[in-house]
Amino acid sequence: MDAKCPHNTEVHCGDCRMNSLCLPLALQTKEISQLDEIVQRGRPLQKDGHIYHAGEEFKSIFAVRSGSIKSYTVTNQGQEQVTGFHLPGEIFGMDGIGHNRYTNSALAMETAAVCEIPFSSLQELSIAIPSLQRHFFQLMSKEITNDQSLITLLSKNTAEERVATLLLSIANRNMRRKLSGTRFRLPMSRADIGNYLGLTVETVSRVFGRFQKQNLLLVDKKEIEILDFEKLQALAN
Amino acid sequence: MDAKCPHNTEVHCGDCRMNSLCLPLALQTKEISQLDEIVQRGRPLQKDGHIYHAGEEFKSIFAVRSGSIKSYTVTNQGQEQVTGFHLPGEIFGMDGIGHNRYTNSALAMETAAVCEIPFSSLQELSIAIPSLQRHFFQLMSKEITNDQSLITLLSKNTAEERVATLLLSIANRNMRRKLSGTRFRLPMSRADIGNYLGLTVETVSRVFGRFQKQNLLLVDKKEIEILDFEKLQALAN
DNA sequence: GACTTCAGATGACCTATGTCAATAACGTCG
DNA sequence: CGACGTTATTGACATAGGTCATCTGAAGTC
Repeated sequence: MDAKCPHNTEVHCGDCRMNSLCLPLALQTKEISQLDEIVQRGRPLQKDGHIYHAGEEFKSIFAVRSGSIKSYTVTNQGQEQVTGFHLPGEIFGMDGIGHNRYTNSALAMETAAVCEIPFSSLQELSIAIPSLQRHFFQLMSKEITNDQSLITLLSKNTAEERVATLLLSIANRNMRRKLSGTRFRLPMSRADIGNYLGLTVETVSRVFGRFQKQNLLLVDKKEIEILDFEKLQALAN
Repeated sequence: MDAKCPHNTEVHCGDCRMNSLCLPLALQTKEISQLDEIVQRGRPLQKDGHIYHAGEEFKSIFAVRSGSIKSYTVTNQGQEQVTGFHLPGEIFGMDGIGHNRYTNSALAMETAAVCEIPFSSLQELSIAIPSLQRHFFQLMSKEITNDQSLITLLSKNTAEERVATLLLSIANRNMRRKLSGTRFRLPMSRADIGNYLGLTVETVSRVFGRFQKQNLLLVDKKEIEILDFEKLQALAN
């Protein structure tokens, strides 16, 4: 199936490079193939292509296969609020479960591919495979903890601390994928960073400037090199 | 059992005044009694008594039966961050699932009683009762959406908007419990409000002052009377 | 290859909220 | 009942970050 999809080289969860990130560790080979059957693979996306819009009926959660995804809501005053950045191996869309509608919109920040996991099938499978149920409870709980750290960040930290924290978060998530934790390309714009961190573009820009002057960072547009990981961690605390 | 607990007048979930809030609507009588068997009722708490501390092994989630509970984390710089206020009928403790440890601490802001629901039993029961599984997925998802609205509030709104939003949230939650939405007692201190909303005590105090001067509110210490619900909603937007 | 557009950087200035300090009101404990 | 600690209020002042305006360079695009 999906012969027209150029990204579709890895056809099964069992073969996917990301499976150690998005699947429960305890899953048996047999169970993986059960999960495999309900996953709709591929779904290639162009930059700025939407996966779903806020308000749409909730049907599936998604795993990032390649590229990067941004989740955001729109306030009733019409302002955008970025609620998350999702990198390969990460799951998103769980905000939709509560009211059977997505509360966020999700779009590709660059060319990307996602796996779609129909939630009703996942629920049924969770009854057959208890460790899968457990895994999804854990996944959602981690999302809660994540959101709560962001709350703390916004409520207690300065602009510099916020930016440092985001950079380290991306660095760590890259390392989990066996990529460099010190040299990488930011998939999002300065505006998205500012929006996510509750700052203006100007402030983000200035913080990058200061970090460069202090030789913590080397910034070339979206390319980042972290020169002093330790000091950055101290800042992020 | 638990003869020493003076709050223990309602002995079963089926009889509990809060059950329409903390149980899934679709649950059959038979299923309610199954759930009933795993719930450990009562647990009376004094003001400032802890239900659990951050870092402790996660065993159970909790439902508020009476009184009110505050969840908070402590940053590695030692500052407290209030992450939620829980009123009767509400569930808390789900942050612990992700890493098998509570990431928040929870304490009673006044004399309170909670029901303890051992998570392992709940997981097993969820396999037997699919609508219960669904209910818990929904509950956790709603927690995510809630946290995300707080993120938006902190990231985009002024002090007045934040305070107005919190007041309306409490008013609405009181109404869900068939209590007055316009006259109520705040269970938390100004410091807790400020901490939760990313503001200082002084700012919270000033906002209350301004709201009184504008005849939106009547404030007497912790007693609140909302005089102009509409205008407050317009502010909270 | 000039023209437009957009993302990012930088400077000057402004303001909402934080900080610090003083005071008042209340509860509690000897 | 008086003394003390805690919580809330209020004022004067400081500042981090927002706002607005300008400038630069890269990426399309006709």
